[in-house]
Amino acid sequence: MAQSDTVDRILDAAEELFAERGFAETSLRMITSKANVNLAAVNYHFGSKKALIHAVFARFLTPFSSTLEAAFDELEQKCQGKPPTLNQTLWVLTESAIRMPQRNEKGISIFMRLLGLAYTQSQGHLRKFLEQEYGQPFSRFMRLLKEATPELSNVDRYWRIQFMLGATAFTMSSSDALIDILDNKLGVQATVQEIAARLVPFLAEGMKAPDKLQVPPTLSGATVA
Amino acid sequence: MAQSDTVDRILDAAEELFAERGFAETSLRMITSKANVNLAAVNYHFGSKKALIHAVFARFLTPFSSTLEAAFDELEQKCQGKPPTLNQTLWVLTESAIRMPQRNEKGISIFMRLLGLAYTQSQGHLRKFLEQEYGQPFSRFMRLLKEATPELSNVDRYWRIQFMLGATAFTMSSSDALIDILDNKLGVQATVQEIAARLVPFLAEGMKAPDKLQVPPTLSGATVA
DNA sequence: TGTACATCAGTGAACGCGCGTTCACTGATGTAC
DNA sequence: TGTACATCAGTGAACGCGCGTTCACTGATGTAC
Repeated sequence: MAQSDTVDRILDAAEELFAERGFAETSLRMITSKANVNLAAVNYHFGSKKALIHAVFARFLTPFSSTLEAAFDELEQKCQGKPPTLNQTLWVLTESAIRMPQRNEKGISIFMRLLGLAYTQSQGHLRKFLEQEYGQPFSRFMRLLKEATPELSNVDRYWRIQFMLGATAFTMSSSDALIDILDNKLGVQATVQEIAARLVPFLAEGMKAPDKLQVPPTLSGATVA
Repeated sequence: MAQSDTVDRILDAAEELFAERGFAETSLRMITSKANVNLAAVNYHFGSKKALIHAVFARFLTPFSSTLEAAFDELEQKCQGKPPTLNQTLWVLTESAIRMPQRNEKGISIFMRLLGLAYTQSQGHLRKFLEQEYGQPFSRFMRLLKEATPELSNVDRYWRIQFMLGATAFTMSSSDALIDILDNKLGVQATVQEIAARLVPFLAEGMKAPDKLQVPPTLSGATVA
């Protein structure tokens, strides 16, 4: 074995197990035995389990955020001062994610699932780490969304962005399972790329929905029917 | 203390802690000390931690599924044979959730967060339990969705339902945090009811999006740009 | 070229800790005769 | 009415287990002189 692929083997195993089972439910013993590595090696190379989690995210988020910044640069340049449309912005994000160099065929779905977990499993330290390291491209995406939807109030936009994030993170993080279910139920094969292609129009339409709330009488009136 | 409110105190504490922290991250010791109850009481009354989780879900899902079935009955009766519209179906679900009798002001958001966790934190035993106990109203909801969107292909409908579930589960499961963030950033107070009122139009519009895929050249063409 | 030392990746075994669960037990209440 | 027994909610302490982490150690490689 080449000198110190131990670090990579640990990261590979951890990435896959975290994506499958979450952080708290994945023990260092599972990781090190999957990686064929000594238990103490994780603490030797990374210092702690928390630091390992950060390293797993950094390995794929650092190149991704470079790719994304470049894609945003290109988009803004192409638009020559005019703000990019909502569809353009969403597509740039989607394509950047899909085109990331993959370690294997499960790459995208692991990537998405980890992002979903980061969002969902409330590990305070992870949220802080991600905000600090990758807050910049995230803010830029938010700014583009804002410029693309000037007709929305800040509050409307805020909630709709949450809805978009939810639909994306959830669907993509279970994409493997959902593709299997679709195959079993309807006999149709699908790819992650195709899911993304269906997701974008759904999100864009939802985002553009009339901002007047259609509250039915029972909700706007008295609390008891 | 009246005879055996122990069971309810355990359920109250467990419900709140599970909603806050998830299942694996909540220990029986946390639950019993919050409930001011002996550690062994959980196993005495429920048998195991898994069974306690089931009991927490059953306590709010059983009345909810009755309410929902009744609301669907009423809706179908009102429509006299014609299938209810998408908006009607979504509103009936939303209202049934919002109108559930609440133990306290945090009731709805705990309820939503637990549902989100059930969907997200892959506890195999819980999924099986929920499918078995509450599969019927879920199937009925799916049938109504199908009848309300006859123009969609089965595959389109399948994916869009996943997108809706994702947006709902994610947003509602983090509703407390999102409400706090909104208050900090924009100084706007929001309620779970209001989130629901914003979510329904978003979902309905996304669901009705044109089913023609708008695939950009870079995705439909060669895999490398 | 040879020797002494330093560095570094990796190891095996143990550490203390918090976990879910178990078990023998208590004390109050109900029931049979 | 009194006594013996059964039932039941609840308890305190301990169980074994898997966890993340630590530590003294090894053996290979590099460096200084």
